[in-house]
Amino acid sequence: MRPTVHDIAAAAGVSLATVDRVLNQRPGVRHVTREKVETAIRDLGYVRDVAAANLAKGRVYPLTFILPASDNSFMHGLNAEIRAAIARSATERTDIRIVEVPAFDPQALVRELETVAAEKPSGVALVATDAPDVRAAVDRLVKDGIPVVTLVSDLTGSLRHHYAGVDNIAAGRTAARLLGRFLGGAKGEIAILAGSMLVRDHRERLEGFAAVMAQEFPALHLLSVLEGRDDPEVAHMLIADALGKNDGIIGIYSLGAGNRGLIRALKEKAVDRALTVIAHELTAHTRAALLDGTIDAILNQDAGHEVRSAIRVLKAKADGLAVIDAQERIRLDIFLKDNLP
Amino acid sequence: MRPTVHDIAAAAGVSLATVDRVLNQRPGVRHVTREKVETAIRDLGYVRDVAAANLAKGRVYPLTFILPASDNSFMHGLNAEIRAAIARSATERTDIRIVEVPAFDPQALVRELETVAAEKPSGVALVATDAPDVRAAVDRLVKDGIPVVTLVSDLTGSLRHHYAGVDNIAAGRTAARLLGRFLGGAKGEIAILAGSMLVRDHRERLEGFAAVMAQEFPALHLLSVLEGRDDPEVAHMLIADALGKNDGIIGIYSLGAGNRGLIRALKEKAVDRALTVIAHELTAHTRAALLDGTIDAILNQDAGHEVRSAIRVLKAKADGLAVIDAQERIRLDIFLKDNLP
DNA sequence: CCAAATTTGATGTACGTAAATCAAAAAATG
DNA sequence: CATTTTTTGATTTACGTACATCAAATTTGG
Repeated sequence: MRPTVHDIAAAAGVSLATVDRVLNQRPGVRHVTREKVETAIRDLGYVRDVAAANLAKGRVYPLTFILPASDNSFMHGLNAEIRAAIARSATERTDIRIVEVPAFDPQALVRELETVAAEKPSGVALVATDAPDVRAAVDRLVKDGIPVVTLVSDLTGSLRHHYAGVDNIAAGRTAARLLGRFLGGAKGEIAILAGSMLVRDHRERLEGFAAVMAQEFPALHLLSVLEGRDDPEVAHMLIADALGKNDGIIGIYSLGAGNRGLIRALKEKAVDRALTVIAHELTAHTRAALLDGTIDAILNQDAGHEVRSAIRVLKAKADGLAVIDAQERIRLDIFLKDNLP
Repeated sequence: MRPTVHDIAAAAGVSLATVDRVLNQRPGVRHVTREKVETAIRDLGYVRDVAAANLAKGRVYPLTFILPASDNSFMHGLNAEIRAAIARSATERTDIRIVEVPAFDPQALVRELETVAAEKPSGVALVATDAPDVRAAVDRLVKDGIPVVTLVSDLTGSLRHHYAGVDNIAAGRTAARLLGRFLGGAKGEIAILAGSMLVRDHRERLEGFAAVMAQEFPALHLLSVLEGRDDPEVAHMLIADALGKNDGIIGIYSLGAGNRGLIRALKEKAVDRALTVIAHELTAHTRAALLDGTIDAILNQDAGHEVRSAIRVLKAKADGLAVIDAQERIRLDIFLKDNLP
């Protein structure tokens, strides 16, 4: 049987009240006594029964998710997953709030972080915009004792406790190898469609992609990046234009959102061309395009996993508990037409 | 605030004791009264606080995992993940036992199932051998009210509550497309190494593989399946032999375990040949082979995820609770050398 | 050494549920 | 209608922890 507070009290030769004071870091315990108790805790391998503790405390975990107000399928999906988690609040003892801030606007994000911090939630998850001010604001939250996880896009160099998202450099590298291998030894040009080089995840994907391409597939030449602003119309225009004036293009890597436009352009301009196409994010549009052969592979991050992982990690950090690392690693999903969920 | 048993009692106009009798299906409640209580439960949307209930009951979940005694890395990994779960028993209220049975031996598995059933555990997870007797034995457990999940290899047509493993037909199809695309339009022969055609997961992988190959890559000809019994020595012998006497082989699909032997054969016999190789299961050996280029892609199922999922599902079923389907879907991981964890 | 401050102990209540006991009420039976 | 049987209510204890209160013991300061 696992030890309880009573066992600790007995082992340390103190009363239950004193054990309680130590466990919940309440004042009024002499240093030596505190040490006796802590020794007993270690010796017996005591771990607090979180379920019982939460019951006694009537604890709920107020969590805040800060998302960019972007109108694309991926963000909608992320939002939906958070709402699904909200629906489970009762059984998971969470009280989740979603706040939206203008996209790509570090100052707005910083202001929101300050507001959220004032409410002292049990944890904060945010889709980080990569800027020094944001990093500083996150660090302030962490120093105030508020667990923080970044979601989808990381904030390296900050003190955030955890990143719930894929390794975007690895994603770019993987895209490059798939494209290179699918093209056999062919020689030609590769078009790259991104959302914006201002967001870290897109920059990292490109970085990984370019690295593997340069090193392993020298016969393939990368054209300069087309920035589609994650907007289907812009993407359509850019891709249609590129295909129109360059018939050396044999492959396309779409590393951002707005794939609806890309797909439309392909159907209009490339029916008779053998193009190999790799895109990111599984949506209704990309799924259909994968099935009909317009797209050859889709790289995806599972928003549901990211949200559930973020919640698990925030709760664990709030309780000072360990997490199962392997469980919280967000994988890069690779979908061909055969393994769609 | 979510409703408690007290609220139910008040709403139904009965006492706490009666609510308790209904909730825990104890006898001594008239039909009409039971209905009143059940109506109140539905109306208020009551859900039992599992944490509090488990605390009161001092509940632990005795779970039994039945595994084949196979000496290969995948099974060792699976075993390790179960032991990791055992280490978390205290906090997860589980009491997990592992029993091993001879591999590919339906009768031994049936006998073990009977023995396990007699112990009335809260749940049973098994790597199923696909045989009518096994199916019948599993169905008996289910009818006795014991939750059962199949692990890694399914038992379709049985009453098992859940399958914690990948879709093996999809895995085979994916392998075929990857291999076909990687080989460009080349013409040649494909060797297939399986463990045994007696296990469903291997049969299904082969089925999916052969289907896509036939339909989409007619230039590639499949050789007849080599059964390596998931044994590295046997696998080595078979592959070395095949490569020795057939130099039309340009690709290999290894859909079972025992890849250590395959890799050794490749390094001995195929240094000068351009073979494209796809294998299953990420282990220390296959990982190294992927990195050094001996293997081109690895399809993997995450044993840790499977074990954790099986445990979550068994606990939920034991409590009659719902599971988050998306969370329990085991994905097929595709690893290239760039996205290794 | 005494008073004040600090530390510790003892005890009780609470969280939401399970389970048991005994009494009371209601229903079924003859 | 009386008796038996079934159903229901009321109450208590327990699970492991949190938290509050008050008293008692110990330490500290002057």
